Amino acid sequence: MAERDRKQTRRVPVMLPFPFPGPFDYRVPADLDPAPGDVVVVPLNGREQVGVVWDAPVDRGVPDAKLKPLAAILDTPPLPEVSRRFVDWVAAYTLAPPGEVMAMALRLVPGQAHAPLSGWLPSGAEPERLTDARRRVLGVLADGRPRATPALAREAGVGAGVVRGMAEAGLLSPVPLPVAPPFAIPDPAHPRAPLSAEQATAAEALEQAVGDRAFSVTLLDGVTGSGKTEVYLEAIAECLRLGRQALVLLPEIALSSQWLARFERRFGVQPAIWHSELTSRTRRITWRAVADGVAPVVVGARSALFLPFPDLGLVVVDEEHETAFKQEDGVVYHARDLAVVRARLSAAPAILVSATPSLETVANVEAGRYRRLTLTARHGGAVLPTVAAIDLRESPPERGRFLSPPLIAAVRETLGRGEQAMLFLNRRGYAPLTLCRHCGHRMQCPNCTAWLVEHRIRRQLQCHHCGHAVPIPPECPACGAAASLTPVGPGVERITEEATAEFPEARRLVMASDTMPGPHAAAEAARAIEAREVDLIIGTQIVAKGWHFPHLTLVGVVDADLGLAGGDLRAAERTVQLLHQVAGRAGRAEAPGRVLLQTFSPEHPVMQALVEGDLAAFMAREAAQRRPGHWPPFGRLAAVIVSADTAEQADALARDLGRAAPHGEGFTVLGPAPAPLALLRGRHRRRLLLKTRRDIAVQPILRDWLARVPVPRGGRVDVDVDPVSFL
DNA sequence: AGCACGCCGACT
DNA sequence: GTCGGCGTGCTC
Repeated sequence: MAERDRKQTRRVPVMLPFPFPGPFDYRVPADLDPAPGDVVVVPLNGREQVGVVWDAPVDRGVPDAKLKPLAAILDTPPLPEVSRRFVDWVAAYTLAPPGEVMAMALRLVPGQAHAPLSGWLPSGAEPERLTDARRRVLGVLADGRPRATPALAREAGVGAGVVRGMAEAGLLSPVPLPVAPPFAIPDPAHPRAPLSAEQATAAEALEQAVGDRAFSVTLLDGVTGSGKTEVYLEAIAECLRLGRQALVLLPEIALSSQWLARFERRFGVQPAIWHSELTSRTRRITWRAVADGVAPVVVGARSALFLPFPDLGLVVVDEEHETAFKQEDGVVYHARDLAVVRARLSAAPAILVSATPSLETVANVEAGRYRRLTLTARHGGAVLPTVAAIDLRESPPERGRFLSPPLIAAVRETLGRGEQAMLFLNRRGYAPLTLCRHCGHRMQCPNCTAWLVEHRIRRQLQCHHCGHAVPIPPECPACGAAASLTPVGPGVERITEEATAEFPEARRLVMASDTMPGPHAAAEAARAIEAREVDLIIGTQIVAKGWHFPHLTLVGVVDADLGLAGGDLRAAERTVQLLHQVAGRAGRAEAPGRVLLQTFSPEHPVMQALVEGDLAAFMAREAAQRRPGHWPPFGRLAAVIVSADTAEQADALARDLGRAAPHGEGFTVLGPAPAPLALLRGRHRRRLLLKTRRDIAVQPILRDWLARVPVPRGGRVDVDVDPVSFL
């Protein structure tokens, strides 16, 4: 008997949204027939949890007696096979627990998201007596179309209580309700503006890639303002004609109002949108629509990669060089790289789009792994802006000021012509450092290795790493001197103050993440600029993001050297990309644009590349520097970040890791060293770096290494495969 | 991730 | 004598 029971025990692996090393097994009761991908409810440690049926069990070891029964299969679209393979891949690559990765695919939908969206149909049960209200309800349902409770009650002219009562009496049975897509279907045949010959050729190549229904990666590379978006929209059109789904990743969906307008111009309607600030209802509907295949196009932030597309036919990563694609907390991943993986799993093309492609992508092109399509001309005959450096040693600003005389003159001249000007400084707040003139004390964050940034408008000193904020003290906290605290260096607020003094008549707009909270503020700012309600734009890096401001003809970079400090592997590359993108906002229509870079080192290769507009040469030089040492993309990196409550604990754990560091051919371990942010959010941090040749995977080495080092309570070891930040 | 079990302080 | 601090161990 017992033996027969054991033979008959059917078990399924269930992936739970927790950091376990793998799925747990459950017993399948006779009345349930789960299939891989099904969203299920299972008992776990005395509670019910939602999980996903994973694939065939590989390794046993859990005795039947320990198995608990599957409680229910939810009426939710299953997590498709490709999504499960994607979760497995991401977990293996990032060394994150697979359950945590799956949680991103599932918990994208918070709350009771997996409760059925259900409606009612007559159960067929014969009531003994039918009240008038109940008769009307059945009358409404006579057309065979199910309705949700509120709609049904409204149409029948009864209260919701009547419907509920009928359900309880067994007169109605619940049926899953098809969700009306909250987005209309984009029309690939919608009339569109003609493409240039160059655009048309590129579009044709991309359409071909989509039509091949095979994995490929194409870099769509073209100067700022060349109309790359319009080109890849044609690839989306082809994808729509094939009936497959398309995903477009943007670095910051909150700033995408102009992108959405371009999409709507091409297809007549807006696409489905996915980002972290959607309401839970919209998320739930969108998640289902994607899973049901009725959302043909989704545009979203990096987390949209984990949506359950059953038939993805195209993935586009716009502004592929953007570091915003790197997710730094929780599961650490790079959305651009995962987009390529996601495309491969669906046998679909990926298109990486940028005017300033990352060295990673360029190297992949040169190695023949990716194709490249290049647009060389600005759209509509606009010309690229001229770029010149202002040598701050020769033309310094007045004492205590940050705008040099040549830049001020250029802005004045531009405004005088009735054109728009922009001042760019990638630093929020008023001043990055506050110093006591009396004793030299510097205002520092108590939780982080960082200065407090003055935000004069809010009368606060803020830490940009942990959110710590204090009112600006009236006297120095160290020596007690009154009115001795002095702001050092500029932020956009200070530049705004200076610009107000210089150009009092100009209508100013500050664009920074803290002055434009949310998509509406950004969309309104873009509208005001396009409508010429603004003369002078002062902004942080968000002004660099793909905006089309046709009346903007002058861009002034207040501190072009800013990103170069620190000796980060990618500092120069990132600076070139950011400044070139900012420069690209100028002169996008008839009037030519002009860009001025304030710098102390005009001879620096970064400034030279920008002035000469020769990014390719710069990237070649950058590649030549990284290749011999096997630095990315010519080798692989993984950062091992140690953190602990005290410096001693952090040092001890880092030392243990250092001593246990693996040795072998083709890889080295660097460190341990204090992290540049040695203290972050009150945690003490140390770093080690594993560097391997490109043909050696970091994961097995890391797995073996970390398994040999016990982590004491209070200590933590985080892994960042392919780090982009070295803080 | 929860949540229970488990040994050491200030209270009705 | 109890209520409760959160340290560590387990969950198929």
